[in-house]
Amino acid sequence: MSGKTNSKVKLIETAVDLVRMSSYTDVGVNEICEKAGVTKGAFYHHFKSKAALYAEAAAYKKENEGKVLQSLLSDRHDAMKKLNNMIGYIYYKGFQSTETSEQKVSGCPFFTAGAINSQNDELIREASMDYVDHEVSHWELVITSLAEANLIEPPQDARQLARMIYQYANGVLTYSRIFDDERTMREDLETGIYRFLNIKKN
Amino acid sequence: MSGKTNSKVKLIETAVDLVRMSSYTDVGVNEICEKAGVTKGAFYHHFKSKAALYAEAAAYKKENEGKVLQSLLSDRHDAMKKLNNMIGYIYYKGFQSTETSEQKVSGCPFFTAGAINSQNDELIREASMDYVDHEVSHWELVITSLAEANLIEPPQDARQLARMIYQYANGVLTYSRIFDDERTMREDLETGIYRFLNIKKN
DNA sequence: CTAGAAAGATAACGCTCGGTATGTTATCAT
DNA sequence: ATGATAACATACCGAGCGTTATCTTTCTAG
Repeated sequence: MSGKTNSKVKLIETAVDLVRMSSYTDVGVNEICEKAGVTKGAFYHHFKSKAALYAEAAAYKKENEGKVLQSLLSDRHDAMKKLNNMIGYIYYKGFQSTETSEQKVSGCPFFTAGAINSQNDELIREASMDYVDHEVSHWELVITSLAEANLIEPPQDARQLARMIYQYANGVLTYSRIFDDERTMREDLETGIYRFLNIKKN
Repeated sequence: MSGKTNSKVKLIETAVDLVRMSSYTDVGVNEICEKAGVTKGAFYHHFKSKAALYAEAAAYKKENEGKVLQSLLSDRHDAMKKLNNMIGYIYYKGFQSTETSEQKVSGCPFFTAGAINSQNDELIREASMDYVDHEVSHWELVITSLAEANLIEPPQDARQLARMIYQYANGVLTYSRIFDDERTMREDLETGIYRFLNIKKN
């Protein structure tokens, strides 16, 4: 609970925060080190490159967020609660205040950075794909729950539907980021997903 | 039809192509000039900065694509044809082969770059917002056409529905770019939009 | 034909970037 | 205690960035 926090973790979390608010290319190694209170020597001791940090960060966040989602989507909750937890979690992630910035709308750093850099760096692309796949799987779980509870028409292709909702959610985040509009984000996110699933709001 | 083509236009079109395939930050002024066959002196004669080029490019493309869309969405076509033209146009733009790159999935450069850079450069943010608004308006037109033809339930808020579909489409493009998967893009794009609008395919 | 401006070319500038080389300090098994 | 290794610190590098200054060419109005 003290300064004993591994500086590697500190670097990862700082980097993710910064990239979330800005972008992979616009956030430099120097900046990450400064904000993390760590020197460059330490950085390159832990990571062989900036891209390597990104890849490790994706895996790290996948793991961590996976635990949170596992609880949010556990069978303690009914299907409807799972859906709303998922939506709430996206909203929470997309409109998070961080240590390094005031509250602004921000997209998923791995989705965004993956798209930007996928043409250049295969390491980044793979890390992003892995992260994204994981997120889609969570949506798939929500969808099958809803279908089992007869709240939605049983989908022909649950994976595709999950993917489409994930795509939509990220589209909303990106849009809201451009317009810096948290209200649109909140409304469109929920309304759109409900519409996609064809559920009435209670 | 000869080399008389304004080099300003050449710069804009080259820049848009490059940014489409890569990203705003990753495409440099040098690269743009080289690929356009124009020197840096000419570049900075026409544009006071890279961001200014971007802004002019957004306005230029908005104008040009506006003309194309005006024809694709004219009342010569019935509502269903308008919808399919719109979807086809997105697909065409998102999977375009350019002079500077082999055929790959690419998102809308203004949507993408706007999100990336909106926190830094107000000029870019405004240009992106303007471009995006214009695109949403086209979707709004399609939606009202569909509603008038009784092909969809009359929406409470046509603008919101248009915005959501636009958000979805860009989410699909971004996703398909990461996975470099043209097939997913084509399928999810059409399937998702039809699902969103709640229309049966024919 | 000429003056002036628009258009283009060339070279350089200051700065920041990701990355490295080489140092010093802490940790820990033997 | 000691040797080895992990952890961190400092200083620096070459390359590329966006931008500017300065010069030459091309065009065009009068």
